Amino acid sequence: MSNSSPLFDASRPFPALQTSFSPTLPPLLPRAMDENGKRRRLDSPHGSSLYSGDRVPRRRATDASPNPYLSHRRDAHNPWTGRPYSEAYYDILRVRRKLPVYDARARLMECLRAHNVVVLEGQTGSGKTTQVPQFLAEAGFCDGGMRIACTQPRRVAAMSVAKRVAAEMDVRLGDHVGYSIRFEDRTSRETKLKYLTDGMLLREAMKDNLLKAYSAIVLDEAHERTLSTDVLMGLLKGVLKKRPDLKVVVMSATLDAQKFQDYFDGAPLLSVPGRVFPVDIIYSPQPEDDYVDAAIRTVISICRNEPTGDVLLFLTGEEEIEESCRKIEEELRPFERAYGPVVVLPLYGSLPPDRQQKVFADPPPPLYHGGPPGRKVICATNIAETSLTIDGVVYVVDTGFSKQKIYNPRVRVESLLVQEISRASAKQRAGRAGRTRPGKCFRLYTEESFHKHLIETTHPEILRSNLGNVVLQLKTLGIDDLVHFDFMDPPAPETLMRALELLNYLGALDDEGDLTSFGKLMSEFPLQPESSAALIRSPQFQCSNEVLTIVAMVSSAQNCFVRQKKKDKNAMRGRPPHEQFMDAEGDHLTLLNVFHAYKEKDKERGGASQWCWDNYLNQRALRTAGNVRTQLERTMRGCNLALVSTDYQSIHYSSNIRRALLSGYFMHVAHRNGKEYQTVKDNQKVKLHPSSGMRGNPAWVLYNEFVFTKTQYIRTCAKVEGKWLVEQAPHYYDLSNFPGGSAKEELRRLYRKKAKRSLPENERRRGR
DNA sequence: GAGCACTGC
Repeated sequence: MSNSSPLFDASRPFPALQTSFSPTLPPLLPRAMDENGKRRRLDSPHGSSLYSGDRVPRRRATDASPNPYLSHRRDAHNPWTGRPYSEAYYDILRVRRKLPVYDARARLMECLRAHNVVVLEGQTGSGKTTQVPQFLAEAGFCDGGMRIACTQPRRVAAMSVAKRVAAEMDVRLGDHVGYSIRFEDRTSRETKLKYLTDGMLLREAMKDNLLKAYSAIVLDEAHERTLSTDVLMGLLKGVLKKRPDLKVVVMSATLDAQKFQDYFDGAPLLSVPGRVFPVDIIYSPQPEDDYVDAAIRTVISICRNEPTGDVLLFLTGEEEIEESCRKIEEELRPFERAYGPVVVLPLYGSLPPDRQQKVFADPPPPLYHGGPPGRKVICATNIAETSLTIDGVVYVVDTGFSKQKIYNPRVRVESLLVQEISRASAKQRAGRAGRTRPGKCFRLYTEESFHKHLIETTHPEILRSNLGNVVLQLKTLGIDDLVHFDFMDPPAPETLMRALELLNYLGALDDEGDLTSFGKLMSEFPLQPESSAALIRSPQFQCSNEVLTIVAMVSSAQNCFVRQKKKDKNAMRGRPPHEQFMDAEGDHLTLLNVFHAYKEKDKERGGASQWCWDNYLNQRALRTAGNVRTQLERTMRGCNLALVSTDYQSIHYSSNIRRALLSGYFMHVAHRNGKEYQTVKDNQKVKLHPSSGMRGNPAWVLYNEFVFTKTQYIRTCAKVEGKWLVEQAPHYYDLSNFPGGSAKEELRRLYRKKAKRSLPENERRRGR
């Protein structure tokens, strides 16, 4: 995997921002208040620390600072490596010293001396992500073989920041500074400062419940409130009670800092100035009927009336974005000579990386000498709100909507719905206009609705998700009492009940709610609980190799099938390119066929690129599935689970696989009632997704996913036999606890049949 | 016949 990132170029200095210190600091805390344990941590046995003993400076660190980690002297040696500093080190050091966060260093250490948790607020660009972990390292937190962790919600960030910090410390990436993300561990025994994704630290906590490897943990981007960050925060609160030596820095954008302080029992707050340039906010005078239409009009008006500068438009999804791009381009083309050339670019997650990269290119030059300069118009999803930062944007158009995940515990369905954004989100979007110079943000809603209608902050993910995996993780972490677990925002009791119920049916928790050995095994796998259960049981059905591939394919988010465009369809004369892979008995088997075919081609010289292209397959998705499969296979071996296959020629090949899948997915089954399908127990009316290649309208189908759009669909389906249900999951298909309907009648019949079969031969005869 | 905000292990 490449280390380069559009977000980050290690060869370029960070932009120098405001250098003045924020006046909003709390009064200085009494120094050396606490003599136990914490002192030891701050004192370096080598006396190398700037903050050791009584030499804690009250003034700002200056060039005369004795800190060997920050020496400006040309003859100085790098205390990490013992080697002389490189030229580049001094160049970077000059830039570092101008970062706003640099001035907060002494204050941060003062706070950490008296408190175990400190909240630090400052926007991206203040330098907190790169500097704060270094401050801790310089203060001696790495002594005695201890490490410092800094979490990030995203992999690219963990990677690129580690790369930058290694350059700043003048060490090789992977030596003293490293990162750890899924599929890639760039750390060594020497690593003192470790950047990792929040999910990765959670994984580590499952092995090392008290996180004993770390002396300090920095939670970055805590305001994003990812599932993993929320779980980590709750976990750390507990760990702190048992480890008074542990220090935690919670870093957040300048939103909600109070909430973090309250949650961590009045932790002190440090503020670092952030915002670079002012952004003018312009509201719509009246509510807009059609926000896409209004957005297109606004963009066109900016291009015709406003001075040069790139435009960023926030929409909700691929379809809207492609439509808007087309319309904006059409409308502006006739005016290019008058207003300058415009490049209109889409930006959303499922776009291939090379097309995403285009938003970072320079805007087009004037059409003719002395003509008006060109600009970029970027139509983006929420990806541009957090994940990708595009410099040069001066105008932001905010429709006020985004797609958000919602979980309905009553029907156990997660769905994506277009929703109004929060005020925090609107502020974040507006901020994207002020990164290089003063900007403007056009909000396509009224000022009144901004203040009265929008909620303060987006509901954290933990309130909008199915918590099956979270509960399994917490149980593995040794948390028995989930109801009283200290969540920053406690999920609905019903959501927790659903998760406990799911894990109980799967066999991960016993009836007392305690983790079983099967559940312990399940938690080893980075999969949905249903997939983990199916995978662990698959050796019993002689098909773990196959189920391994299927769960890898299903869990690697991206759809490997590329949709054909209309004109391609005409050229193909009707034969859909994916038909060759289709299995009439189940889409899971289709996925297996695709993967096998891909692997065959991948072995050949020249790889599978052309073949994927010709067959409308997404090579990146298949490669990811391959990586996931490798990781899962390693875990299987580590757990002593057999890797076995049924002969492809055997009549049991397909049924074994489908039975194995059912052993984890028995709660995802629909029954045919006349022409339509109904999910079992919940009795939701669903249709087979049109992409399904399954044929013959079987009475019972297992499905991977319930998709709720205009209609309710079940996607990735496989035929199962009714008798398997009563054989494999009688605890779930228990008629005394089953809502009425056609499925129940059918099950009753199957149970009677099963009972008869199990009677000895002579009794059965007598019974007749 | 129809769809995919965004992450992460």
